[in-house]
Amino acid sequence: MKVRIKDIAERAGVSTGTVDRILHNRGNVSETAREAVDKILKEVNYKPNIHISGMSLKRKYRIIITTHIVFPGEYWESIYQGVDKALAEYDNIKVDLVICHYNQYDIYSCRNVYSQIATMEADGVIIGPTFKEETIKLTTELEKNSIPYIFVDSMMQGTNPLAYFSSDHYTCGYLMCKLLTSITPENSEIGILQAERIGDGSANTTILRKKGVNDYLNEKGLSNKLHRIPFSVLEPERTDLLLSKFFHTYKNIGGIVVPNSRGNVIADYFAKNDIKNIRLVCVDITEPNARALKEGHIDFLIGQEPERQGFMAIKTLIEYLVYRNPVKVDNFVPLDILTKETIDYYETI
Amino acid sequence: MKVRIKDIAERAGVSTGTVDRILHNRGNVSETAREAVDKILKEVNYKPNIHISGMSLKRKYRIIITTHIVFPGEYWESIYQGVDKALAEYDNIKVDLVICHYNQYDIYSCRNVYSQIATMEADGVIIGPTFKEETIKLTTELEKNSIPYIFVDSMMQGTNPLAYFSSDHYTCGYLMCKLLTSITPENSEIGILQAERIGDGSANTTILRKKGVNDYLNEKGLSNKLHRIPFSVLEPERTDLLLSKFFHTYKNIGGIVVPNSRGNVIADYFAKNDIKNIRLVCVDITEPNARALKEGHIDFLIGQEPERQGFMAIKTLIEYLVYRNPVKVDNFVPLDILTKETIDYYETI
DNA sequence: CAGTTTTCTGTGTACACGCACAAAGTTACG
DNA sequence: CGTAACTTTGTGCGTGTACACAGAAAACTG
Repeated sequence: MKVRIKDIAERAGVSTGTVDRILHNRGNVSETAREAVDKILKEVNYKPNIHISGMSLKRKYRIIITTHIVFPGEYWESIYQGVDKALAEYDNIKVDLVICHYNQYDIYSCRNVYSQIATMEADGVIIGPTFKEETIKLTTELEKNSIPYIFVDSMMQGTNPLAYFSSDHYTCGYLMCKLLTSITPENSEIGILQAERIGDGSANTTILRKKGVNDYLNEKGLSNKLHRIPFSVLEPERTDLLLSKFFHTYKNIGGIVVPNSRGNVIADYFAKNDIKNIRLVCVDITEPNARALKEGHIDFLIGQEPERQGFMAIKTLIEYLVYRNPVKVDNFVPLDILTKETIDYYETI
Repeated sequence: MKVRIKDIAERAGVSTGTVDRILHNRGNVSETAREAVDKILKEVNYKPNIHISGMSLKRKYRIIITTHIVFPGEYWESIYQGVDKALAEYDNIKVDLVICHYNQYDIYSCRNVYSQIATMEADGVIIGPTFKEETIKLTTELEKNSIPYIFVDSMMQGTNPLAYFSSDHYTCGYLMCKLLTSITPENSEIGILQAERIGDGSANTTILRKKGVNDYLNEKGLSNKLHRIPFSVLEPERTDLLLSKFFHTYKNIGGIVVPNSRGNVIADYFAKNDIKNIRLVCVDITEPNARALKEGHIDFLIGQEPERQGFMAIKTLIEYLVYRNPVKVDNFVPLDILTKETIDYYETI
């Protein structure tokens, strides 16, 4: 049987108004009444009917989400799709979503946006972090105003978020290396695509994945040689040149692992030059990556369910703000292993 | 802006009562009124607030779910978990869930249960099919009474379900074979665990997976020899004997594919006899399979999201019955590829 | 200091929210 | 007058919230 506020009020010998005031602690309640109601509340484990409560809720919640700029088909777009999905699910609750993009290649843009956020009145903030120091500065500011914040994509050490939703990037790299070595001949040389570093100690995720790759080789006592493939994000026209140079230098490459979302760069090169004997393992289901997987240029593609990350971030924040539900801080999202055969059936949430 | 019944009534120049009667087609509506309202409805794409409508809904829905008997930790248990999850999500709608188990090894038990179901009054039926003829007989009976039914786990040809939720078993087999051959030395012999057939042309899923395995080998022009490993579900004490016999007969087995959920049988044998040089690819995240994967005896485990199947079955049925939402008939659930590294982060829905 | 007014705390109540449904009242038309 | 085709009105669902109102304590009176 569903227990209502009315039932609790009856059993405690008070009115529904009093119970409501206790539930939402807005004061004006005597000690005796509070005790009586608390006792019943513990007994019955009351859960409000969230759909109806939303209906009569007048309060508006402002949630800020800040990530770097997002282009269509990119990994980050899915995070926003998850956000939208969650908001649609809670369409009874009035939330005012403020989106603040910064340029991930421009630390000043990030500082700018973050300092603006710090001055805004918000009920909660969702952060897709890039720059370490800037993020820590923002979060300390938020903590000062006791505004809860949640990380997506990756957790930033030295902060105290309400929760974070990210994949285990270290294990991701470890796994990619395992997959690659299991489908390449023993001792074949391995290429690893790494963009030139931009800004400060950013690209946290890539570093962790790289470490996973190395650790796998060491742990298993494998002696495959690892060669870094240089690549410039800002000057894509140089890509072809850099790649040809690489493949001319190293003739015995058996497989390539790409610890960032730009695996399609390699796949495109393979397609153009009709290279078929090099295995390729990549991460992130961007539109070009998915296409390359289907066309057979990528062998394994690792997905990290960005949609679920966005979805859970909003969901957690709302559950916390509106219903004061307890929250689990550490949340690792699944690492999905996709192949040509399975990607068509793949859709998150 | 949320559009309400009241808004529609205003714009159509009728009362809310009329709109209501049209929405729930309970007659007593003139052609002119119907047209006017239908026009507005199309314009605004009206969606009732399902939570609130559920609240004031007085009707009760009876949903029958019939599968074979389920043991804890088994694949099928998850289907029921998904069912529960969906019912919890629609807790405003009064549904009376009737669970009818039959014994999958006893065709008479199935006939018995099915004929009972055919006589019950129900608003919808969810079927986890085993026996072909019996299932077709049941579904024709249901169609006679125009009771919608949904398949989970696998679709049965020759029926007209409202929808089905299943994985693509053929592709599953195809994929398993691809994975296995990609991690075993070229031309190594392959074992395939197949239980002795019980009942009639059952185990539809296994047959399809087997076909996928064969087709992969043929398509890729691979010449790996395939050996059937016999195995009796009903007499597990014979397993050890059968397996020793098999591995003594065939000394060059490089990998094994298990197209049914009993992969743990092989894994246990490997563990007991300290066999490490044979790769193993299995399907279904049962408790013992998951354990074997973590312990390293299974290399790849394919999951078919049973929880989502149960969840979607209930969700679809409710959306169809209560809100008359259009329904997609063919629904393939993702094929999840799991390894030791990823299973800990894996959870469906 | 008794008597009156003001303030302050609790407390209960009424209503709104959007929908389904039912009963009773109102047209228009044959 | 009867009936089809409405409209009007009201109720219930569970919750949040404004508001009125109680009773008591505090602050003023003469």
